[in-house]
Amino acid sequence: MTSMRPAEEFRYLVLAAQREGNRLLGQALKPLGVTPSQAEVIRVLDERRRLTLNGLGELLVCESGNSPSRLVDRLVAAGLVHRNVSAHDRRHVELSLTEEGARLARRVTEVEEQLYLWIDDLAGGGDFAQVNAFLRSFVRDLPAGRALALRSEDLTP
Amino acid sequence: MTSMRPAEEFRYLVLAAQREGNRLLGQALKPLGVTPSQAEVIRVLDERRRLTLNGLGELLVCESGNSPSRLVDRLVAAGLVHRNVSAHDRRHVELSLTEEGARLARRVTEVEEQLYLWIDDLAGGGDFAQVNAFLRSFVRDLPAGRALALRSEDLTP
DNA sequence: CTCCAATAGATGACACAACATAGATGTCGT
DNA sequence: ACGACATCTATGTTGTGTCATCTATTGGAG
Repeated sequence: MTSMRPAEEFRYLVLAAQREGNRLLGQALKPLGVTPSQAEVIRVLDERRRLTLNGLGELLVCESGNSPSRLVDRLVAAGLVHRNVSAHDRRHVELSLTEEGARLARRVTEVEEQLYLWIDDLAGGGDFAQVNAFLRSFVRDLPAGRALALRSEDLTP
Repeated sequence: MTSMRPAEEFRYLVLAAQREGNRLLGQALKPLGVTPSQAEVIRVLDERRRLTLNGLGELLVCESGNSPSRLVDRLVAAGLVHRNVSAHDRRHVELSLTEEGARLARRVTEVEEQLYLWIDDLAGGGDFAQVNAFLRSFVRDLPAGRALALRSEDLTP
């Protein structure tokens, strides 16, 4: 017998799904030595070859509001990302993957593929279209939603 | 033009919705001086009058896997929660709200009510039933999902 | 009764996540 | 050229969130 109103259950279901999904992804990524947030940076940098710190921040769903400088710090320290001050505008920092970072990006992609297969499996025949549309309406006008919208756009317009 | 597969978009939508929802709730709770996680503890303790630390942990969607001792620490320090070692089993810690904690619980409920009205509004006429069922299938067998299931149960069986 | 595995909780370590602020650098109006 | 202003990044602070480990305590097998 449930005593929760739908909106409340929805709120906690989103929280629970995010927590558990992140936990599982974190464990799957552990052998690669990166966290889920770090993996997101690596994947974004693998798609767009070069980005400023700010440009990266606009594409990250994690750290949507903040500048991801400390997140990138650890990737630079791990030898996965190059960080160079821009020659044109010395306020900008240009980021790109190192060789090792690019190699790791491929392994991250494989781990993500397993995650997506698991999600597809749990979804059964269920329809993502309606659920995704519902969720999209919540984040459309918020930073993380805009980041996701930018990510979804085709890279070769 | 979207180039993301549905499972991937779903993953990021859940992340984005959780982040932004938590951010908004955090801002709404700021005048009360508590964080979203702390508010969840206060609400749970307000419903079940007494709980051990472990019993509380089983009901929290945040901190689903861990013992919430440090989370409770701050509430004790803030004078919102009583913490007593159980007489029967000195391994157990019994928790309950202080007067001030109970007073705050009512204000937290009001803030949550605003959040749920906002969620209902964004949902439009949309149907929570299908979305919640979809999300429930993801967390059913995981700690956070079980916590939520316990929370949803009627308190007077 | 005694040892031993199980349980409850505390704590250390590390990495976010959100907010605030500071400092360096570029831009633009005048 | 100069100064107000905006932009980009770095950093300080607080509070999670996760994993691992440690201690105290209890209940049960023998």
